[in-house]
Amino acid sequence: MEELLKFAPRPTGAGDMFQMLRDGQPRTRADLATATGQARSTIAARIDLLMSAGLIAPAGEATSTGGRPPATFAFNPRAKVVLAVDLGATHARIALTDLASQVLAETNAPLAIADGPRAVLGWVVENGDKLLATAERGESELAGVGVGLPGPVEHSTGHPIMPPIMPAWDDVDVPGILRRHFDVPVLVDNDVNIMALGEHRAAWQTVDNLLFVKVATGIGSGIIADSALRRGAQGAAGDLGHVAVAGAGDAPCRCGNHGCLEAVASGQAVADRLAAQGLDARRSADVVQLVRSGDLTASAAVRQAGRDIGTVLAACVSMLNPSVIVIGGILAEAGEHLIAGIREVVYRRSLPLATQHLRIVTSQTRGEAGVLGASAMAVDHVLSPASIDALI
Amino acid sequence: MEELLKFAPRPTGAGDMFQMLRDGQPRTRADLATATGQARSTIAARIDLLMSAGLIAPAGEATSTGGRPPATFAFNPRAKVVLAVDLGATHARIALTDLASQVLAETNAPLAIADGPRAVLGWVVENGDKLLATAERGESELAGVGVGLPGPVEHSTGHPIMPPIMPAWDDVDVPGILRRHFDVPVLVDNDVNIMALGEHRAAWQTVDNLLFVKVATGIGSGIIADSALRRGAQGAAGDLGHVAVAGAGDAPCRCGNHGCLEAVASGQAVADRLAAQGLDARRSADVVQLVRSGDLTASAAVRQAGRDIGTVLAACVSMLNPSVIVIGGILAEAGEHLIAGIREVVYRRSLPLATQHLRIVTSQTRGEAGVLGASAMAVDHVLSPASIDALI
DNA sequence: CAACTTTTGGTTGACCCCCGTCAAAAGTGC
DNA sequence: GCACTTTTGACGGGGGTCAACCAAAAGTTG
Repeated sequence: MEELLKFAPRPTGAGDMFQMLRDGQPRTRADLATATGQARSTIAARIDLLMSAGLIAPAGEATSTGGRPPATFAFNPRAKVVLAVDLGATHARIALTDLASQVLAETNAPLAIADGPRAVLGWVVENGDKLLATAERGESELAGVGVGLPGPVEHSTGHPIMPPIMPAWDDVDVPGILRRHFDVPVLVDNDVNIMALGEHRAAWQTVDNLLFVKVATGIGSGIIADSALRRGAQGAAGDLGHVAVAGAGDAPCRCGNHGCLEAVASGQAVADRLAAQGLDARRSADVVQLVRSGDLTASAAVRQAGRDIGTVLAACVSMLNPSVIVIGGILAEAGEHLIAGIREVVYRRSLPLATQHLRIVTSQTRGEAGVLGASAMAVDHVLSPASIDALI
Repeated sequence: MEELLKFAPRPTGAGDMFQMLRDGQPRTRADLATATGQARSTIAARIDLLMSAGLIAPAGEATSTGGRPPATFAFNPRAKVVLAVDLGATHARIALTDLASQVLAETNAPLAIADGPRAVLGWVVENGDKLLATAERGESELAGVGVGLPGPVEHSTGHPIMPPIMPAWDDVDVPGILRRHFDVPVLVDNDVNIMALGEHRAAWQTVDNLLFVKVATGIGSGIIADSALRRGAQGAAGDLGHVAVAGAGDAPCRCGNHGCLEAVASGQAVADRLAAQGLDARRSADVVQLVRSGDLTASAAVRQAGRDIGTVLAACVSMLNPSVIVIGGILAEAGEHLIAGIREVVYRRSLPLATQHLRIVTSQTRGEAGVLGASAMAVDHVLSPASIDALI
C-alpha cells in the first residue's frame, strides 16, 4: 500500500515543517530536509521566513561529524503569548502562557460562574489585561485565548449548550464577547476536555489514546482518541457522571435518575456519606482533609468510590481501549486510595488485550491541567499549519 | 479566528479536488473553481488529468443560465474495482464492487475461520479470481482489497492480535499473503468495524458520530467519531460484549468473567435461555425463527436482551454522544423487539442533551454492511488525495 | 433573423515556488 | 598546512498556478 504514497508530490507549506519544531528540540536544516523530503534550499527559505517572523530562533551549532558544524534552529515559544482561562463552578483561574504553555503569570480567585457571562467575562478581560501588564507583554503579542467552561460547549462556535449548572450561559457567544476586547482567536471548550488536553500535552504527548477522569464535586471525563479530543455530536461526550453503576444501590442523582456514578462516588457523595456517619465533611475538600489526617473511615470511603468509578471505567476501557487513564480532580489528591480502588476493579473486569498495556495514573499537573489545556487549545489553533502559512 | 485562515495559500493537488466529486454528483468547472478557490484554468487542467485516468467522466450539459451551457463532470465509479471480503466465524462473503461500493459480483459460502490463514486466504484468492472473471474485469483493474476479520486487528499493519476465536491467526501478515497474489493495497480490520464503516457510508454519510452495534452469536460495536473509525490503542475499541451489565445476574462468560453483556444478551445467550425453557433453540438463527413464527416467549426474551443491551448502550451514549446508533447482526432481524428494548432503556437512562437528537435504528444494509464496509475501506485508501496525486 | 449579451472553454505569458547544482565557508584529521 | 568532509548560500532551470485574453456557444432582444 505504501508504493502509492512513496512519491506523492504533495506540496507542504512552511507551517507543516514548523510542526516538527513544535517539540522544542533543535534541528539542523539537513534534519528537516530529510524528515520532510524537501530540498535543503527549500528548507533554508522556510527557515528564513520563520526566523523573520520570530517563531524560531538559532539554537547554536551541533557537533561536527567531520565537516562544517551545522547550525540548529528551535521553536521560540516566547514569540507570542496566549491567555488560558479555566472557569469552574465557584473558582476561576487565568494564566498568561507562552507558546509552549509555560505559565508566565497567573491569577486565581473565587468566582461564581452563576453570576453570568457579563460579570465573569468582564472579570476575565480585566484580569487578562492585568496579566499582560505584569508580564510586560503588549496586546499585540497576544495570539489567542483559550477558555474552559464547566458545562457542555459546542466547540466549533464556542457557545455553551444547555449547561446544567450555568443556565444563564446557554448559547452565549463567548468568543464574540471576548473578541470585542481581545482581537484574537478565542477557543472555548468544556473544562474536563481542556484538562484532558492539558494532561495529554504536558505528560503524555506520545500516547494516542487517553482518557482523563476528573473526580471532584462531580465526575466527568475527556476523551483523546487518535491524538485529538473527541467531543461527540453535541459536545457532550465523556459524561461519566451519569452512567449507572452496576450493583451500587440507587441513590437519587441531581440529574433526576437513580444510581448514577456521580450520586455514588463523587466527592460530594463521599462527603455526604461520611457526614451521615457523623464526620465533619461537607465538601470534597473536607474528605481529602480527613483522609490526609489518617481517618480510616474516610480512606475506606474513598477507596470504595474508586471501586465504583472503576466499574464504570472498566466499561470505558472496553469501549475506548485507551493506553492511559489519568485520574484528576480534588479527590485524586487524597493519596492512593482512589486510584487503588479504580485499578482493583478495572484490571479485574476488562479483557487482557485491553489492559495489558493500560496504565492508570494520577494527574501529573498538580491542578494546572485546566489552564495548560486551555493554553494548548489556543496554541494549537494559532500554530496550526494553515495559520502559520497565513502569517507567512 | 477565520481571518487568519481566509487566504491561507495552501496548494491543493488534483486529489483534493477529486474528493468533492466522490459523491457522484455532476459538477461544472466553474462549480469546482469557486469551491476550491482555484483558477478555472487550473481546474481545467485537473479535469483533463482525471479524465485521462478514467476517474471522472463527462456528465452532459447543465442548463444554461442565459449563456453557454456548462459541461459537467462526475465521478466514474466503474474505472476500477475492489475486492471486499467479510470473514465471519463460520461464514465467508466476498464481493467485487466498483469504486462506489456497488456490488458487481458476490459469493458467499460456509467457511470456518478456524481452518487457519492458509486455507481461508486460499479460498479468498481463488474466489476473488472467479469474481473478477465473472464480472469480466482484468486483474489490472483491481485497485485494492478490503478484509474484515472476526477479532481484533492492528489496522496499521493488518495483523490480527490475540484473536480469541481464531488463535491460529495471531500476528499473521494478512496483507502480505494476499499481496502475493493480488498486487494491490490490502486493508484489514475487525469485522464489526467494517460493518460500522459500511453502514456509515451507505446510509449515514452526513452524520459524524455513529455507533454500530452487532448483536449476533456475540456482541460487538464499531465507533465512528468525527467521521472516522476509532480503533483505540490495540484495535480493541468497541468491545461491548464484555462490559458488565448492571443488575442482570452474573452468568459466566467465555471470557472468564461474570455478568458480561454477551453472556446475558447475545443471540447465543438468548438461545440457551429459551432452550432451558424447553424450546428448540440452539443458535441465534433459531431465536429469530421462533420470534418470526410468533412465539411470545422468544419475543419477550429478545426484548429483555434489548433492555440489557440498552443498559450498556446508555453508558456508551453518555461517553460517546453519538447522533445515531445502528443495530445490526442477526438478532436485529427478529422484528422490532430488540430495538424496542434498547430504546426503552437508553432514552430513560441518558441525559436529555445526549438523547434529544439521538436516533436508534436498525441496519439498513440487510446483512451487506460487512462487504460494503470492506469495500469502502479499500476505496477510501485507493481514492485518498495522496493516492490520486501519486496516480496522476 | 441578426446583433448583442452572457457564460463557458482554451491558450498564452508571467510569476512563484521548488528543486538540483555549484562554489565558498567552516571544521576535522593526518 | 593540506586534503577531505560537511554545511551554507546563491543561481538557474523546470513545473505548476494564475490572471488575462480570445474564441465559441447559447440565449435574449429588437
